[in-house]
Amino acid sequence: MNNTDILKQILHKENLRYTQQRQEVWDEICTSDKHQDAENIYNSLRKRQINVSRATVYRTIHVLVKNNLVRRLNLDDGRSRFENKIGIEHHDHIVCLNCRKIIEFMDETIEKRQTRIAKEQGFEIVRHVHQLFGRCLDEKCPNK
Amino acid sequence: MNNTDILKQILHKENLRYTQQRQEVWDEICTSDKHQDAENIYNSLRKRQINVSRATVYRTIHVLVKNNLVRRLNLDDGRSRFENKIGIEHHDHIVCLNCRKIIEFMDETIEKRQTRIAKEQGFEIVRHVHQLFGRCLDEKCPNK
DNA sequence: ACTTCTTTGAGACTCATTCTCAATAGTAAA
DNA sequence: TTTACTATTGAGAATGAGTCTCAAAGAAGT
Repeated sequence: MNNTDILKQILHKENLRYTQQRQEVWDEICTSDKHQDAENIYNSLRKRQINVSRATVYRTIHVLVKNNLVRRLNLDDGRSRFENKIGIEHHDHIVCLNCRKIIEFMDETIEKRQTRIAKEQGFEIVRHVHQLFGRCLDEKCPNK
Repeated sequence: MNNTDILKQILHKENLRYTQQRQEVWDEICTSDKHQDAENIYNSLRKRQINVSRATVYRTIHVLVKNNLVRRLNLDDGRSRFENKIGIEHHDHIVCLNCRKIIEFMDETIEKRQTRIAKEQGFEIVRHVHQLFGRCLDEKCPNK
């Protein structure tokens, strides 16, 4: 099933109509660089001559997030970032405080442990946030 | 060293003056319920007849956070929460999505693993965020 | 095409947080 | 123990991400 069909399916499930704008927002999140914020998505679409408003970008993102097509990331910098979840393995993020480079990581042991810890405390985890903020050793990074 | 001395020390280091307002904000964070937001802190002080403005609350919190007297928590609900770090062991948080109850946890294995993972990716961790969001089994929780 | 109901866009609005700037208050030196 | 120098404060304006409103435009079934 391609991205268009996936979108049509969830819009149908939610009793929402399939529109040009919704398709374009979803396309932008699927095909562009990862971890874009809403303003970025809006600007990219406008640059490609696509008629869409900020309100529609935000409204569409809500639907996509609610239906697990998109993940919302809060990287403590005041705006949400979004990444496609379709066909992507679960992962968490390492962020460079200097150059804002984002690396993904995933550790089965940590995943299992956090589930067990939550259970011991009488919680059933719905989602989690695990982010490591630090400094990278990248040549291009304005580190030090 | 008591809380007042700790505050005086960091204010001195930062070339800032010791003021009534700064002491009161720090006291409020130290002695009150954990995980208060700025508005809460402001209201608590006003209720105690203490002259302070929102601006000063925010400004003071910045200094405290910068100097590791206070930790800023971002629980994805649009405002920051603050907790005293002095004399408190490091921990992360489990949050109930229904009743917003907050439980602290700490796991040595996870701590070590995340440090190693970051190092393998060429990062030196400065701080991390690890939050588990879910549903608790508390009697009083409006769960289900 | 016609009807019905949803979606859209422009801009007003919200709300946490930050900024501005004139008045106030620490603090060191006299 | 007042002076002089700065830093701090408070009130409210400004900011900025995100949400809401409502009239006009657009899906979708008939």
